[in-house]
Amino acid sequence: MTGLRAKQKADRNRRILQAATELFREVGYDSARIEDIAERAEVSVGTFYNYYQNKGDILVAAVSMEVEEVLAAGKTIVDSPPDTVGEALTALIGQYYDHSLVYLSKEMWRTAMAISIQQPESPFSRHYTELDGRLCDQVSTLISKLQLRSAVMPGIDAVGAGQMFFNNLNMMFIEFVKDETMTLDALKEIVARQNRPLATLISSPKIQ
Amino acid sequence: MTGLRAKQKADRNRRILQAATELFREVGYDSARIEDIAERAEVSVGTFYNYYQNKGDILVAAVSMEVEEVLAAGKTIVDSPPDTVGEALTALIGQYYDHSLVYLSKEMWRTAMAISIQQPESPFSRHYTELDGRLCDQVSTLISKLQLRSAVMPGIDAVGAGQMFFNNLNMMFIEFVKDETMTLDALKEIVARQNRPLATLISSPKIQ
DNA sequence: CAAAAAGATTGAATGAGTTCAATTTTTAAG
DNA sequence: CTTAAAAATTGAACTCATTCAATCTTTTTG
Repeated sequence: MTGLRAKQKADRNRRILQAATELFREVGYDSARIEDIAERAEVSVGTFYNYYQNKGDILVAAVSMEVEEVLAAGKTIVDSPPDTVGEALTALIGQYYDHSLVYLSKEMWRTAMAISIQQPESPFSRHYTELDGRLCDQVSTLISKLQLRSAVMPGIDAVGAGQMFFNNLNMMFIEFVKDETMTLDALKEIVARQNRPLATLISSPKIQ
Repeated sequence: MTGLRAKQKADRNRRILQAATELFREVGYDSARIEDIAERAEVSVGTFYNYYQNKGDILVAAVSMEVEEVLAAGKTIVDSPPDTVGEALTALIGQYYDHSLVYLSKEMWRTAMAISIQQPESPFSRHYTELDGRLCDQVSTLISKLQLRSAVMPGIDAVGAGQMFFNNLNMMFIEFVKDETMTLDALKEIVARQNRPLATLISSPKIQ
């Protein structure tokens, strides 16, 4: 009556996700075999596939957890942002980027992004895409908020501008994970330069 | 002495690339087996791997040919662009987008992009990335040119702005190929809206 | 509590990409 | 022209991701 079955299910799901995340970190995505993940999680290979549609799904699940944290961290900045567009963007984007490598390697990001592009209809890819949309909304919300405070000129399409900032930071993050030699600081510097024209131009003169 | 070996090699390479491109278009990337590609190209499976490191490489090779064409088409617009930033961007981006589905399916794009992210060090992925860089340069060049003509205000970082336009159109193209229901027109409309704030603000007042 | 139904697990079998030692073909040397 | 060296080709064997029919466990019904 306690739902033994449901309990077992949740527990197995947790064990599989943890085993996979550990193995991906330890040996990399490609070298981690389903057989090994299943063994560490103390289930059979067949059971693994009962919980996740394929190998990629479980990686995207791990990445999704990470993005959830990034979203929560970003919320604190959007809730009480710095006064100027430049500072606010630097703070939010820095928050995103700094958080990105805490739990995941560049290789894990690359694989997750590749999967979300290649199999956009799989459940976890949908979830990943949805999280991306929420990140984008967060940036747009930041710009809209600054507009309400008169830090952004009236008449500007805050949502359109926000989407552009997001697409830019997202695209550059892809470049970042593609290049093993690129540092977080280099990434931030490039994005800051790219953002500057738009950030400056939409700012209200007195606040510039 | 005529280099029989070199000739045979070039011929086999051409046959393999053509066989693969045909098969990808006919049955899709996943359903095209290396065995089938090799058979159509009249070589063995082993020989296929002598010419391409893996299945993805040959798709990226096909896509790269396509991007070369897009670059050439874009050049005609950059060489003599429309007068305003808005019109010039619309023309160039329209050129890019319209060309994208002539030879390749959304599925082929998705797979190629996924590979170029996941295995950035493979020879053809490097090439694809380099082509992306040239597309980005093309957009930046367009903005710089308009600045020389005084259609863009002096003092604006034309390269930074150009990179932002490019990253935005590229990111939205990814969204486009991820969504089978999205049309080219819808894509263009969204990107136009996103570009508008920056495009308007960097334009010289008299030309707006 | 017994038995049937529903839900999960299992691991051997399948299939496709990839490798590599043996073989064949081309080129260079004598 | 012969022969050794270099370069390419070949396909059977290998590795994994994935599937599915048989089996086991939990829940529900009577």
